[in-house]
Amino acid sequence: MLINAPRGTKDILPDQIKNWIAVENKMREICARYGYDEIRTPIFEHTELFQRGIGEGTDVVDKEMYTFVDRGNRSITLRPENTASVIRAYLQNKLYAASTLVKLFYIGSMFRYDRPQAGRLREFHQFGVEAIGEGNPEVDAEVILLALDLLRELGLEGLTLKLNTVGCPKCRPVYRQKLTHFFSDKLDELCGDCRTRYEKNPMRILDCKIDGGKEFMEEAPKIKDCLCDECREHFRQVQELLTAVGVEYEIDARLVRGLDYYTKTAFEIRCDELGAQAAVAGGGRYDGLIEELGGISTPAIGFALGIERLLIALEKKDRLPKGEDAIDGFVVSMGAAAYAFELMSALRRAGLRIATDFAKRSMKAQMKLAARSGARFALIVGEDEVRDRTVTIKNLSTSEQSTVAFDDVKEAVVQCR
RNA sequence: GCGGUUGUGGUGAAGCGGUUAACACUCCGGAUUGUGGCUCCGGCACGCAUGGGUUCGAUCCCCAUCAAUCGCCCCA
Repeated sequence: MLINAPRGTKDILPDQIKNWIAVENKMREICARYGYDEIRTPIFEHTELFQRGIGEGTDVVDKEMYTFVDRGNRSITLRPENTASVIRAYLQNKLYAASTLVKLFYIGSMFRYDRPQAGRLREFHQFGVEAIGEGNPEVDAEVILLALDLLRELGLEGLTLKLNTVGCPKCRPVYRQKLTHFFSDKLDELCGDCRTRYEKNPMRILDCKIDGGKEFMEEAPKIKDCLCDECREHFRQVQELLTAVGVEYEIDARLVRGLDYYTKTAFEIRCDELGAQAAVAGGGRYDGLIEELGGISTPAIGFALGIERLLIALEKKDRLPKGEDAIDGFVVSMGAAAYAFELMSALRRAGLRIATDFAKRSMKAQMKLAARSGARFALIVGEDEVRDRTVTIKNLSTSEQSTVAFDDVKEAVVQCR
Protein backbone atom coordinates (compact mmCIF):
# COMPACT_ATOMS: atom_id res chain seq x y z
CA MET A 1 0.00 0.00 0.00
CA LEU A 2 1.38 3.37 -0.99
CA ILE A 3 1.55 6.26 1.36
CA ASN A 4 0.12 9.48 0.01
CA ALA A 5 0.84 13.04 1.01
CA PRO A 6 -1.42 14.14 3.86
CA ARG A 7 -4.74 15.62 2.95
CA GLY A 8 -4.55 19.21 1.89
CA THR A 9 -0.87 19.09 1.00
CA LYS A 10 0.63 19.01 -2.44
CA ASP A 11 3.92 18.22 -4.05
CA ILE A 12 5.27 20.90 -6.28
CA LEU A 13 6.65 18.88 -9.14
CA PRO A 14 9.51 19.68 -11.49
CA ASP A 15 7.23 20.74 -14.32
CA GLN A 16 5.62 23.30 -12.04
CA ILE A 17 8.64 24.65 -10.31
CA LYS A 18 9.36 27.11 -13.09
CA ASN A 19 6.13 28.87 -12.35
CA TRP A 20 6.96 29.13 -8.69
CA ILE A 21 10.40 30.46 -9.38
CA ALA A 22 9.10 32.99 -11.89
CA VAL A 23 6.54 34.23 -9.40
CA GLU A 24 9.00 34.34 -6.54
CA ASN A 25 11.53 36.20 -8.65
CA LYS A 26 8.94 38.79 -9.51
CA MET A 27 8.10 39.18 -5.84
CA ARG A 28 11.72 39.75 -4.94
CA GLU A 29 12.14 42.18 -7.79
CA ILE A 30 9.16 44.28 -6.79
CA CYS A 31 10.18 44.27 -3.16
CA ALA A 32 13.63 45.49 -4.07
CA ARG A 33 12.01 48.33 -5.98
CA TYR A 34 9.84 49.27 -3.05
CA GLY A 35 12.61 48.86 -0.50
CA TYR A 36 11.41 45.75 1.32
CA ASP A 37 13.92 43.26 2.72
CA GLU A 38 13.32 39.56 3.02
CA ILE A 39 12.88 37.89 6.37
CA ARG A 40 12.43 34.21 7.20
CA THR A 41 10.90 33.22 10.48
CA PRO A 42 10.45 29.73 11.95
CA ILE A 43 7.69 27.54 10.63
CA PHE A 44 6.49 26.94 14.18
CA GLU A 45 6.09 29.25 17.14
CA HIS A 46 4.73 29.18 20.65
CA THR A 47 0.99 28.77 20.41
CA GLU A 48 0.56 31.80 22.58
CA LEU A 49 2.00 34.06 19.91
CA PHE A 50 -0.93 33.36 17.64
CA GLN A 51 -3.49 33.35 20.41
CA ARG A 52 -2.43 36.81 21.41
CA GLY A 53 -1.55 38.10 17.98
CA ILE A 54 -4.40 36.84 15.87
CA GLY A 55 -6.87 36.72 18.71
CA GLU A 56 -8.91 34.08 20.41
CA GLY A 57 -12.39 34.02 19.04
CA THR A 58 -11.18 34.07 15.47
CA ASP A 59 -11.77 31.01 13.34
CA VAL A 60 -8.11 30.69 12.57
CA VAL A 61 -7.10 30.39 16.19
CA ASP A 62 -10.14 28.53 17.46
CA LYS A 63 -10.42 25.78 14.91
CA GLU A 64 -7.78 25.87 12.23
CA MET A 65 -4.41 25.66 13.94
CA TYR A 66 -1.99 22.78 13.86
CA THR A 67 -1.10 22.73 17.52
CA PHE A 68 0.82 20.09 19.41
CA VAL A 69 2.79 19.63 22.58
CA ASP A 70 6.47 19.00 21.99
CA ARG A 71 8.76 16.76 23.99
CA GLY A 72 9.62 19.61 26.29
CA ASN A 73 5.96 20.06 27.08
CA ARG A 74 5.65 23.32 25.18
CA SER A 75 2.55 24.12 23.19
CA ILE A 76 3.74 24.67 19.65
CA THR A 77 1.78 25.75 16.59
CA LEU A 78 2.60 25.58 12.90
CA ARG A 79 2.25 29.16 11.72
CA PRO A 80 -1.18 29.83 10.23
CA GLU A 81 0.03 33.18 8.94
CA ASN A 82 3.23 35.16 9.19
CA THR A 83 2.44 38.60 10.52
CA ALA A 84 2.57 37.65 14.17
CA SER A 85 5.91 35.91 13.63
CA VAL A 86 7.40 38.83 11.78
CA ILE A 87 6.38 41.19 14.55
CA ARG A 88 7.78 38.78 17.11
CA ALA A 89 11.06 38.72 15.21
CA TYR A 90 11.00 42.49 14.90
CA LEU A 91 10.66 42.88 18.64
CA GLN A 92 12.97 40.07 19.65
CA ASN A 93 15.77 41.24 17.37
CA LYS A 94 15.16 44.90 18.06
CA LEU A 95 14.84 45.72 14.39
CA TYR A 96 13.27 49.01 15.40
CA ALA A 97 16.71 50.18 16.43
CA ALA A 98 17.84 50.41 12.80
CA SER A 99 15.22 52.86 11.61
CA THR A 100 11.73 54.04 12.38
CA LEU A 101 10.22 52.38 9.36
CA VAL A 102 11.14 48.74 8.86
CA LYS A 103 9.91 47.18 5.64
CA LEU A 104 9.96 43.41 5.39
CA PHE A 105 8.63 40.72 3.11
CA TYR A 106 8.43 36.96 3.35
CA ILE A 107 7.65 33.92 1.23
CA GLY A 108 6.82 30.64 2.90
CA SER A 109 4.46 27.87 3.98
CA MET A 110 1.52 28.47 6.27
CA PHE A 111 -0.69 25.83 7.84
CA ARG A 112 -4.38 25.84 8.49
CA TYR A 113 -6.53 22.83 9.29
CA ASP A 114 -9.39 23.58 6.98
CA ARG A 115 -11.36 21.51 4.56
CA PRO A 116 -9.38 21.48 1.33
CA GLN A 117 -10.75 22.57 -1.99
CA ALA A 118 -9.36 24.25 -5.06
CA GLY A 119 -7.30 27.21 -3.88
CA ARG A 120 -7.47 26.15 -0.27
CA LEU A 121 -4.87 23.81 1.15
CA ARG A 122 -3.78 22.83 4.63
CA GLU A 123 -0.23 23.70 3.79
CA PHE A 124 -0.19 26.67 1.48
CA HIS A 125 2.24 29.39 0.58
CA GLN A 126 2.03 33.07 1.16
CA PHE A 127 3.99 36.03 0.05
CA GLY A 128 3.52 39.00 2.32
CA VAL A 129 4.81 42.37 3.23
CA GLU A 130 4.92 44.24 6.53
CA ALA A 131 5.78 47.92 6.96
CA ILE A 132 6.37 48.57 10.62
CA GLY A 133 6.80 51.88 12.39
CA GLU A 134 4.95 54.42 10.37
CA GLY A 135 1.28 55.33 10.55
CA ASN A 136 1.04 57.64 7.58
CA PRO A 137 -1.55 56.91 4.93
CA GLU A 138 1.25 57.00 2.37
CA VAL A 139 2.44 53.68 3.70
CA ASP A 140 -1.02 52.19 3.32
CA ALA A 141 -1.13 53.35 -0.25
CA GLU A 142 2.38 52.12 -0.94
CA VAL A 143 1.61 48.64 0.34
CA ILE A 144 -1.55 48.43 -1.72
CA LEU A 145 0.28 49.66 -4.76
CA LEU A 146 3.02 47.11 -4.30
CA ALA A 147 0.44 44.34 -4.27
CA LEU A 148 -1.27 45.64 -7.38
CA ASP A 149 2.00 46.19 -9.25
CA LEU A 150 3.03 42.65 -8.52
CA LEU A 151 -0.20 41.15 -9.76
CA ARG A 152 -0.33 43.39 -12.77
CA GLU A 153 3.24 42.67 -13.80
CA LEU A 154 2.57 38.98 -13.52
CA GLY A 155 -0.14 39.54 -16.08
CA LEU A 156 -3.16 38.95 -13.92
CA GLU A 157 -6.41 40.48 -15.08
CA GLY A 158 -9.90 40.75 -13.70
CA LEU A 159 -8.75 42.21 -10.41
CA THR A 160 -10.82 44.22 -8.01
CA LEU A 161 -9.45 46.19 -5.10
CA LYS A 162 -11.85 46.38 -2.22
CA LEU A 163 -11.24 48.95 0.43
CA ASN A 164 -12.67 49.67 3.81
CA THR A 165 -11.73 50.99 7.19
CA VAL A 166 -12.45 49.13 10.37
CA GLY A 167 -11.74 51.98 12.74
CA CYS A 168 -9.47 51.96 15.72
CA PRO A 169 -9.83 51.13 19.40
CA LYS A 170 -11.30 54.56 19.88
CA CYS A 171 -14.11 54.41 17.40
CA ARG A 172 -14.73 50.71 16.86
CA PRO A 173 -16.42 50.16 20.22
CA VAL A 174 -18.81 52.96 19.37
CA TYR A 175 -19.67 51.34 16.09
CA ARG A 176 -19.93 47.95 17.65
CA GLN A 177 -22.35 49.23 20.19
CA LYS A 178 -24.50 50.84 17.53
CA LEU A 179 -24.58 47.61 15.62
CA THR A 180 -25.52 45.58 18.65
CA HIS A 181 -28.28 48.01 19.36
CA PHE A 182 -29.47 47.88 15.77
CA PHE A 183 -29.62 44.11 15.64
CA SER A 184 -31.00 43.60 19.12
CA ASP A 185 -34.60 43.52 17.91
CA LYS A 186 -33.79 41.62 14.72
CA LEU A 187 -32.22 38.52 16.16
CA ASP A 188 -35.17 36.40 15.06
CA GLU A 189 -34.52 37.31 11.46
CA LEU A 190 -30.86 36.40 11.54
CA CYS A 191 -29.36 33.04 10.69
CA GLY A 192 -27.85 30.83 13.35
CA ASP A 193 -24.31 31.85 12.58
CA CYS A 194 -25.19 35.47 12.81
CA ARG A 195 -26.69 35.02 16.21
CA THR A 196 -23.32 33.87 17.47
CA ARG A 197 -21.65 36.65 15.55
CA TYR A 198 -23.95 39.03 17.36
CA GLU A 199 -22.24 38.04 20.56
CA LYS A 200 -18.70 37.67 19.33
CA ASN A 201 -18.22 40.08 16.49
CA PRO A 202 -21.32 41.85 15.23
CA MET A 203 -19.35 43.45 12.40
CA ARG A 204 -19.26 40.08 10.76
CA ILE A 205 -23.03 40.00 10.39
CA LEU A 206 -22.69 42.60 7.65
CA ASP A 207 -20.53 40.20 5.74
CA CYS A 208 -22.92 37.25 6.01
CA LYS A 209 -23.91 35.57 2.74
CA ILE A 210 -27.31 34.65 4.07
CA ASP A 211 -28.35 37.75 5.91
CA GLY A 212 -26.23 40.21 4.01
CA GLY A 213 -28.83 40.85 1.38
CA LYS A 214 -31.78 41.41 3.67
CA GLU A 215 -33.53 44.73 3.48
CA PHE A 216 -32.82 45.97 6.95
CA MET A 217 -29.11 45.66 6.27
CA GLU A 218 -29.34 48.84 4.27
CA GLU A 219 -30.35 50.66 7.38
CA ALA A 220 -27.65 49.16 9.54
CA PRO A 221 -25.27 51.72 10.97
CA LYS A 222 -22.27 52.39 8.72
CA ILE A 223 -18.78 52.50 10.07
CA LYS A 224 -18.06 55.68 8.24
CA ASP A 225 -20.62 57.45 10.38
CA CYS A 226 -18.87 56.35 13.54
CA LEU A 227 -15.24 56.99 12.73
CA CYS A 228 -13.21 59.25 14.91
CA ASP A 229 -11.68 62.27 13.21
CA GLU A 230 -8.31 60.62 12.91
CA CYS A 231 -9.61 57.48 11.26
CA ARG A 232 -11.87 59.42 8.94
CA GLU A 233 -9.03 61.62 7.80
CA HIS A 234 -6.70 58.66 7.41
CA PHE A 235 -9.16 56.82 5.21
CA ARG A 236 -9.76 59.93 3.13
CA GLN A 237 -6.07 60.37 2.50
CA VAL A 238 -5.52 56.76 1.53
CA GLN A 239 -8.22 57.10 -1.08
CA GLU A 240 -6.80 60.36 -2.28
CA LEU A 241 -3.36 58.86 -2.73
CA LEU A 242 -4.68 55.84 -4.60
CA THR A 243 -6.72 58.03 -6.88
CA ALA A 244 -3.71 60.21 -7.54
CA VAL A 245 -1.80 57.24 -8.95
CA GLY A 246 -4.74 56.03 -10.95
CA VAL A 247 -5.75 53.05 -8.84
CA GLU A 248 -9.40 52.11 -8.99
CA TYR A 249 -11.09 50.68 -5.96
CA GLU A 250 -14.45 49.86 -4.52
CA ILE A 251 -15.38 50.92 -1.06
CA ASP A 252 -16.89 47.87 0.56
CA ALA A 253 -18.43 48.68 3.88
CA ARG A 254 -18.88 44.95 4.47
CA LEU A 255 -15.22 44.11 4.19
CA VAL A 256 -14.20 42.96 7.61
CA ARG A 257 -10.89 41.29 8.14
CA GLY A 258 -11.07 38.06 10.06
CA LEU A 259 -8.10 38.61 12.28
CA ASP A 260 -8.43 40.76 15.35
CA TYR A 261 -5.37 42.84 14.92
CA TYR A 262 -6.61 44.99 12.06
CA THR A 263 -7.29 48.71 12.47
CA LYS A 264 -8.16 51.46 10.05
CA THR A 265 -7.41 50.42 6.47
CA ALA A 266 -8.56 46.97 5.39
CA PHE A 267 -8.30 45.78 1.82
CA GLU A 268 -8.68 42.75 -0.30
CA ILE A 269 -7.81 41.99 -3.88
CA ARG A 270 -10.13 39.58 -5.61
CA CYS A 271 -9.70 37.84 -8.88
CA ASP A 272 -12.81 36.75 -10.75
CA GLU A 273 -10.98 33.71 -12.14
CA LEU A 274 -10.88 32.02 -8.79
CA GLY A 275 -14.39 30.79 -8.03
CA ALA A 276 -15.20 30.40 -4.39
CA GLN A 277 -11.73 31.27 -3.16
CA ALA A 278 -11.63 34.61 -4.91
CA ALA A 279 -9.42 36.52 -2.53
CA VAL A 280 -5.86 36.48 -3.85
CA ALA A 281 -4.50 38.97 -1.40
CA GLY A 282 -5.71 40.67 1.71
CA GLY A 283 -4.33 42.91 4.34
CA GLY A 284 -4.61 46.06 6.29
CA ARG A 285 -3.30 48.20 9.05
CA TYR A 286 -2.72 46.72 12.48
CA ASP A 287 -1.65 49.51 14.75
CA GLY A 288 -2.46 47.57 17.89
CA LEU A 289 -0.58 44.34 17.30
CA ILE A 290 2.90 45.32 18.39
CA GLU A 291 1.68 46.54 21.73
CA GLU A 292 -0.40 43.42 22.07
CA LEU A 293 2.77 41.40 21.64
CA GLY A 294 4.61 43.32 24.31
CA GLY A 295 6.29 46.07 22.34
CA ILE A 296 5.66 49.76 22.59
CA SER A 297 2.74 51.02 20.58
CA THR A 298 3.87 51.05 16.96
CA PRO A 299 1.79 51.48 13.82
CA ALA A 300 2.16 48.90 11.05
CA ILE A 301 0.49 47.66 7.92
CA GLY A 302 0.86 44.66 5.67
CA PHE A 303 -0.80 42.19 3.40
CA ALA A 304 -0.48 38.57 2.42
CA LEU A 305 -1.02 36.89 -0.91
CA GLY A 306 -1.82 33.24 -1.54
CA ILE A 307 0.69 31.84 -4.00
CA GLU A 308 -1.34 28.77 -4.98
CA ARG A 309 -4.32 30.97 -5.74
CA LEU A 310 -2.15 33.29 -7.72
CA LEU A 311 -0.82 30.39 -9.77
CA ILE A 312 -4.30 29.06 -10.41
CA ALA A 313 -5.35 32.42 -11.73
CA LEU A 314 -2.22 32.71 -13.85
CA GLU A 315 -2.69 29.24 -15.28
CA LYS A 316 -6.21 30.05 -16.30
CA LYS A 317 -4.97 33.09 -18.10
CA ASP A 318 -2.15 31.07 -19.55
CA ARG A 319 0.16 33.81 -18.50
CA LEU A 320 2.98 31.72 -17.17
CA PRO A 321 6.40 31.76 -18.74
CA LYS A 322 7.09 28.81 -20.99
CA GLY A 323 10.78 28.58 -21.87
CA GLU A 324 12.55 25.26 -21.93
CA ASP A 325 16.20 25.09 -21.08
CA ALA A 326 17.78 23.17 -23.90
CA ILE A 327 20.57 20.82 -23.06
CA ASP A 328 23.77 20.96 -25.01
CA GLY A 329 24.62 17.35 -25.62
CA PHE A 330 23.48 13.80 -25.09
CA VAL A 331 26.21 11.22 -24.71
CA VAL A 332 25.52 7.99 -26.58
CA SER A 333 27.76 5.14 -25.59
CA MET A 334 28.24 1.83 -27.36
CA GLY A 335 30.07 -0.33 -24.91
CA ALA A 336 32.31 2.52 -23.85
CA ALA A 337 30.86 3.34 -20.46
CA ALA A 338 34.06 4.52 -18.82
CA TYR A 339 35.12 6.68 -21.73
CA ALA A 340 31.60 8.11 -21.99
CA PHE A 341 31.65 8.90 -18.32
CA GLU A 342 34.94 10.69 -18.67
CA LEU A 343 33.61 12.69 -21.61
CA MET A 344 30.43 13.64 -19.81
CA SER A 345 32.28 14.74 -16.70
CA ALA A 346 34.76 16.83 -18.63
CA LEU A 347 32.00 18.63 -20.51
CA ARG A 348 29.93 19.24 -17.44
CA ARG A 349 32.90 20.62 -15.61
CA ALA A 350 33.42 22.91 -18.55
CA GLY A 351 29.93 24.27 -17.95
CA LEU A 352 27.96 22.43 -20.60
CA ARG A 353 24.61 20.80 -19.97
CA ILE A 354 25.00 17.13 -20.70
CA ALA A 355 22.54 14.27 -20.42
CA THR A 356 22.94 10.57 -21.01
CA ASP A 357 21.28 7.24 -20.43
CA PHE A 358 22.93 4.69 -18.22
CA ALA A 359 20.77 1.75 -19.22
CA LYS A 360 23.13 0.43 -21.91
CA ARG A 361 20.38 0.26 -24.49
CA SER A 362 20.78 -0.28 -28.19
CA MET A 363 22.22 2.61 -30.11
CA LYS A 364 18.90 3.17 -31.77
CA ALA A 365 17.20 3.50 -28.44
CA GLN A 366 19.85 5.89 -27.21
CA MET A 367 19.51 8.06 -30.29
CA LYS A 368 15.80 8.16 -29.70
CA LEU A 369 16.38 9.37 -26.17
CA ALA A 370 18.89 11.91 -27.41
CA ALA A 371 16.38 13.34 -29.84
CA ARG A 372 13.64 13.44 -27.26
CA SER A 373 15.86 15.06 -24.67
CA GLY A 374 16.02 18.20 -26.73
CA ALA A 375 19.79 18.04 -26.93
CA ARG A 376 21.38 19.86 -29.81
CA PHE A 377 24.06 17.23 -30.26
CA ALA A 378 24.44 13.52 -29.88
CA LEU A 379 27.97 12.77 -28.71
CA ILE A 380 28.65 9.27 -29.85
CA VAL A 381 31.42 7.09 -28.47
CA GLY A 382 32.18 3.46 -29.20
CA GLU A 383 35.16 1.24 -29.85
CA ASP A 384 36.59 3.43 -32.60
CA GLU A 385 36.35 6.62 -30.57
CA VAL A 386 37.88 5.03 -27.52
CA ARG A 387 40.77 3.74 -29.61
CA ASP A 388 41.41 7.10 -31.30
CA ARG A 389 40.39 9.17 -28.31
CA THR A 390 37.81 11.01 -30.40
CA VAL A 391 34.12 11.74 -30.26
CA THR A 392 31.56 11.63 -33.05
CA ILE A 393 29.35 14.65 -32.91
CA LYS A 394 26.00 14.59 -34.61
CA ASN A 395 23.95 17.73 -34.90
CA LEU A 396 20.45 16.50 -34.20
CA SER A 397 18.65 19.16 -36.16
CA THR A 398 20.77 19.14 -39.31
CA SER A 399 21.95 15.52 -39.04
CA GLU A 400 25.46 16.67 -39.87
CA GLN A 401 28.07 14.50 -38.31
CA SER A 402 31.79 14.71 -37.76
CA THR A 403 34.45 13.18 -35.59
CA VAL A 404 36.73 15.36 -33.50
CA ALA A 405 39.43 14.86 -30.90
CA PHE A 406 38.30 14.49 -27.30
CA ASP A 407 39.83 17.81 -26.33
CA ASP A 408 38.04 19.67 -29.12
CA VAL A 409 34.54 18.51 -28.30
CA LYS A 410 33.80 21.33 -25.94
CA GLU A 411 34.76 23.94 -28.48
CA ALA A 412 32.76 22.25 -31.22
CA VAL A 413 29.66 22.21 -29.07
CA VAL A 414 30.02 25.73 -27.78
CA GLN A 415 30.57 27.11 -31.26
CA CYS A 416 27.20 25.99 -32.49
CA ARG A 417 25.29 27.34 -29.55
C1' G B 1 -17.12 21.72 10.43
C1' C B 2 -21.80 21.08 6.75
C1' G B 3 -24.00 19.58 1.85
C1' G B 4 -23.43 17.78 -3.45
C1' U B 5 -20.49 15.16 -7.22
C1' U B 6 -16.60 11.91 -8.42
C1' G B 7 -12.66 7.81 -7.82
C1' U B 8 -10.99 2.12 -13.88
C1' G B 9 -3.31 1.28 -16.28
C1' G B 10 1.71 6.60 -16.71
C1' U B 11 -2.43 9.92 -19.11
C1' G B 12 -7.42 10.64 -21.39
C1' A B 13 -11.10 7.41 -21.04
C1' A B 14 -15.07 2.86 -22.63
C1' G B 15 -17.55 -0.91 -19.99
C1' C B 16 -21.98 -0.99 -15.77
C1' G B 17 -23.91 -8.08 -12.58
C1' G B 18 -21.61 -13.14 -15.85
C1' U B 19 -15.89 -15.81 -20.83
C1' U B 20 -9.05 -13.08 -22.15
C1' A B 21 -11.34 -4.97 -18.64
C1' A B 22 -12.39 -1.58 -25.38
C1' C B 23 -9.90 2.44 -27.71
C1' A B 24 -6.21 6.45 -28.04
C1' C B 25 -1.77 8.59 -26.40
C1' U B 26 2.64 7.83 -23.54
C1' C B 27 6.18 4.28 -22.32
C1' C B 28 9.25 -0.26 -23.40
C1' G B 29 11.23 -3.66 -27.18
C1' G B 30 11.95 -4.88 -32.37
C1' A B 31 12.17 -4.06 -38.14
C1' U B 32 20.07 -7.94 -39.40
C1' U B 33 25.18 -6.38 -36.50
C1' G B 34 27.13 1.73 -34.38
C1' U B 35 22.60 6.37 -35.53
C1' G B 36 16.97 9.77 -33.77
C1' G B 37 12.44 12.51 -35.11
C1' C B 38 8.01 9.23 -40.03
C1' U B 39 6.07 4.20 -40.75
C1' C B 40 5.20 -0.88 -39.38
C1' C B 41 5.15 -4.99 -35.69
C1' G B 42 4.95 -6.60 -30.63
C1' G B 43 4.57 -5.68 -25.20
C1' C B 44 2.58 -3.10 -20.88
C1' A B 45 -4.14 -3.22 -15.43
C1' C B 46 -1.87 -10.28 -10.28
C1' G B 47 -6.90 -5.96 -11.93
C1' C B 48 -11.25 -1.39 -11.83
C1' A B 49 -9.36 4.13 -4.55
C1' U B 50 -9.44 0.95 0.23
C1' G B 51 -12.26 -2.29 3.55
C1' G B 52 -16.65 -4.77 4.37
C1' G B 53 -21.64 -6.56 2.66
C1' U B 54 -25.55 -8.41 -0.98
C1' U B 55 -25.35 -12.29 -4.84
C1' C B 56 -24.27 -18.72 -7.64
C1' G B 57 -21.19 -14.59 -9.47
C1' A B 58 -19.56 -7.54 -8.96
C1' U B 59 -15.39 -2.79 -11.81
C1' C B 60 -20.56 -2.27 -12.24
C1' C B 61 -25.75 -2.88 -6.28
C1' C B 62 -25.32 -1.38 -0.69
C1' C B 63 -22.41 0.55 3.57
C1' A B 64 -18.04 2.58 5.65
C1' U B 65 -13.33 4.76 5.06
C1' C B 66 -9.87 7.59 2.30
C1' A B 67 -9.05 11.14 -1.49
C1' A B 68 -10.23 14.76 -5.21
C1' U B 69 -13.62 18.37 -6.67
C1' C B 70 -17.85 22.06 -6.32
C1' G B 71 -20.72 25.04 -2.96
C1' C B 72 -21.29 26.82 2.33
C1' C B 73 -18.18 28.49 6.23
C1' C B 74 -13.52 30.82 6.69
C1' C B 75 -9.60 33.01 4.45
C1' A B 76 -4.74 33.75 1.20
